[in-house]
Amino acid sequence: MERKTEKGEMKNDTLLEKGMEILWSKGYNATSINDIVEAAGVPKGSFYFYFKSKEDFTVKAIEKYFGTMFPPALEVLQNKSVSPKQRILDFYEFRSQVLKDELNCKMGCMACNLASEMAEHNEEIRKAIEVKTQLVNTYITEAVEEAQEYGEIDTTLNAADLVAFLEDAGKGAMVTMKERNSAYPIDNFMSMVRKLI
Amino acid sequence: MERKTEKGEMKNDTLLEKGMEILWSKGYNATSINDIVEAAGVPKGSFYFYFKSKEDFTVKAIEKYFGTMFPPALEVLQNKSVSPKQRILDFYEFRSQVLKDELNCKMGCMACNLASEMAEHNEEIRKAIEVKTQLVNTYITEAVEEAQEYGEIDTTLNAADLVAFLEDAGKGAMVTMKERNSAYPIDNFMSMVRKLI
DNA sequence: ACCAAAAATATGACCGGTCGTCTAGTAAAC
DNA sequence: GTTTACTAGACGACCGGTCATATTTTTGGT
Repeated sequence: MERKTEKGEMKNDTLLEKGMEILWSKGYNATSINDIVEAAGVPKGSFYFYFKSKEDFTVKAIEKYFGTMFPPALEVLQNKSVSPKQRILDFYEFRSQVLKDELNCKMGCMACNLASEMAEHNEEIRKAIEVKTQLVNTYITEAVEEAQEYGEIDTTLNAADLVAFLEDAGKGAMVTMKERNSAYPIDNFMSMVRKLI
Repeated sequence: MERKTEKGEMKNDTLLEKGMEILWSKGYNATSINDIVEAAGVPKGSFYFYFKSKEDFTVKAIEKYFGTMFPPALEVLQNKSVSPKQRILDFYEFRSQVLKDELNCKMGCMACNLASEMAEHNEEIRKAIEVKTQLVNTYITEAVEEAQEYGEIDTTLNAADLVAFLEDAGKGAMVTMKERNSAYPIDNFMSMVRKLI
């Protein structure tokens, strides 16, 4: 891919960007190659010049998703001018705001959507998601461990287990948000997180 | 449907039963009508005699899912020979065991899978799921309220909010179970529930 | 009880369309 | 001119759904 022209690089990026939005909204099986190329304004035949397959595209879209969506939240999580516990709360608040304000309580999390739909049917996609979410959990766990050292969070709770639980709760809240077509599950999640940690 | 023959009733049931398993495993868009009729051993044209459309089938499968999967758990939840808090714990334990032992940590929850995949794209399916999960949450909330009256559960926590949070956490744990191909998220959920209530 | 006709139930071939992928051909770069 | 990059449209498979026809069940008469 490093030998592509500048024009090709742009097409590749546009396909990924526009295609990722559709994949995020509709899921894997309801997203056709035609949907993607139409959204990107790229000829259909070109798709296979840039990506080996629909699966290859999806794996790359997952990488792009985490590369785009997570760094701003990570900045909040690693803002050392704030206490560790507050950083964690700010982190979840930040993500809640994105869900509510930027995504209008729709779409949820692309990785969760794809995991739910595809994890048992496509190993490459499952692995691509697992690698990234494990990494996210590691970052959050570090912050929780710091908060425990500061005495801000109960040390009888294993940090990694607590984070896994909270991340699962966040995932579930996003599914319910779609099911209820409501921000309540997200707000309820935030409210509970404040009470629990 | 009340005018069907006995043979027809059996075919209808077989389509629903076998089709529900496939829908549960593969999701809506990856399940074709042909998948369903093949699994049920019913001719394809007959499918449309029994169901108006793929969507109609899915709505009925959702009803069957809750009608089949929930009553046994509800029995556990409403077992008055046990204290309310213990009933709730037994209830979640029961559902965890089903996930791990009967479903081998696969498939998760059909309703969650479908909600994640379809809620934003098909209103009939979304509503069918919402009605049922609201009902489930109501039952659990009643048990939590009883436990609060017995002083078993902290009354500063709103029962419905607590239940919504726990149910979301369970949903997320099932997604992560599929993503990790592991029972850890389910076990972690149970462990956290015991600590939180 | 039996039978023919009517009504109800069931079905298989077909429909028009979409799907992911491929490749001969064209365009762009060097 | 040669090499590399890109693409239009064809391919075979599959999709949800239709409906004329086939089959089964019910009804009513004897």
